[in-house]
Amino acid sequence: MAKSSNLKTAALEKSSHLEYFKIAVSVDCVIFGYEEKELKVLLIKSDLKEFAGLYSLLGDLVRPDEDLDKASYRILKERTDLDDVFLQQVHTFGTVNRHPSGRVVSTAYYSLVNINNHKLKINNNDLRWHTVKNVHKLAFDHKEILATSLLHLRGQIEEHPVIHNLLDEKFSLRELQEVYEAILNTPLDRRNFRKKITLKNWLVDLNEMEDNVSHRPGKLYKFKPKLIKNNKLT
Amino acid sequence: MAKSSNLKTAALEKSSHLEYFKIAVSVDCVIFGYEEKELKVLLIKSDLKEFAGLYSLLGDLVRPDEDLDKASYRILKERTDLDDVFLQQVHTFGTVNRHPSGRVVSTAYYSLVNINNHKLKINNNDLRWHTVKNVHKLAFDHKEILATSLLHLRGQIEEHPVIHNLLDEKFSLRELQEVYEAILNTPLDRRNFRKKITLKNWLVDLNEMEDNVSHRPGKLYKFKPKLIKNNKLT
DNA sequence: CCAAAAGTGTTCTGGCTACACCCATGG
DNA sequence: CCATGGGTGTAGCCAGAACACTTTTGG
Repeated sequence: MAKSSNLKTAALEKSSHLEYFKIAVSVDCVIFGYEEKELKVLLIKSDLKEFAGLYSLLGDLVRPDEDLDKASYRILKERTDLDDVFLQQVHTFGTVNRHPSGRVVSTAYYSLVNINNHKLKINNNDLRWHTVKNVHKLAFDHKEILATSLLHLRGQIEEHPVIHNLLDEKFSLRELQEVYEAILNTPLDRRNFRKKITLKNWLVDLNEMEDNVSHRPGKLYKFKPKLIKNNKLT
Repeated sequence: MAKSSNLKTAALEKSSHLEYFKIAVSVDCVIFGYEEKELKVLLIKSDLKEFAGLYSLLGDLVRPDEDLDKASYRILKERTDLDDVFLQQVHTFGTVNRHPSGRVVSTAYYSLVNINNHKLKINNNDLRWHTVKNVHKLAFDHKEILATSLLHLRGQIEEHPVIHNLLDEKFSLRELQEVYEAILNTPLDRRNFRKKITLKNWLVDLNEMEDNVSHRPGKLYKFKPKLIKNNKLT
């Protein structure tokens, strides 16, 4: 048994630290999409005077009774109306002066969504998709958060089939390759790409062909169903 | 120019969110060391009644005027009296009920220190080194934090020379291999290990020999000086 | 001479890269 | 018949894994 002489209860400990509850906790979501052979990111025009004219990531303060992970789902749901979406924590940014409103520690999450599945809520000019390559200046430290998240994403697509979140259910190998090229920002050799993908054993051949293409149609594939379950852990 | 009609100043925004400043932000440090062919972690006996008898990681609340990263350095410095130590953020843990004292979001950092360099401050039984393999139950969610950090560490030692932080300046290849084996918790082939390390080109041959060993002495090496600078980024 | 660890090279396998030709379809 | 992309295989290189013998030192 531990000596209990100087043990304190949790309630006691809390009261002695009240002065520390002066830091706000927020979540910023780096929501990636794919469209027209470009990797996109969903940005919103900042509503702070300090950053007038600049875009920022989608973020919000975490509620006192809300898990950190849940907060990121809430933000995503509010903005894209998508449930059951891929989301993963990237890094936490906590320098003192990163937010002009006061001390805010923010945890970044990145997400991959299929742009076609939720054109609904995005019809104004303040919230729209931006080509990642062309994003140069963002509010707060959001450029750094975006860069960190992109590196994270590049690492993940080599090892995990997360990329399915960006695509429709059925796709050709060319389409898949184009998504990889957009994310990695580099061209890939077709034969080597196909070999590598085959080796990973992520895909099912649907025995269907592309349609509506003005050239020889390619075969269609989908990701194995067991891989696109449990988005949260993939 | 953006329409400024519904822009608000940062100060204004802050006042409208005061009710959110109810989450405490803390840092937990997973301080790894190496001794007697074992990977160790520095743990302290919890001072909460709820966790009487259990050990926990070293952590503290982040001060309102203190960068998150700085907070982790402060904790490390307070406990080990070491400056200029390797520290890296791992993950942020933010479920609502992870701390019995109230809502605490905690960012985990891991650190690698040379146990021989600071025997000073660690002489009581409440703060001591534990063999990682034998750690089974910790206070809070610290077991999970430890596990996540260990995975992170295992990934890093393959790509970055961070392992030098665990060793004395001069060491033999056998000693180095033993540290890798302790971290990976698996035996390695001597010849392959030496080839791989040579290929990484991290080491300088000191043209010195081991001493005080009762067998054929090995050559001594050190890490290239430029690699052991800027600990914070290695 | 014994115990303990140092030091060293080859073979096999698998993944990664570079690279070129014929085929199917639509227009 | 032309344009567009589909589909396919080989050779070279490199990294990783398995594996055994001789050498040096202390005791």
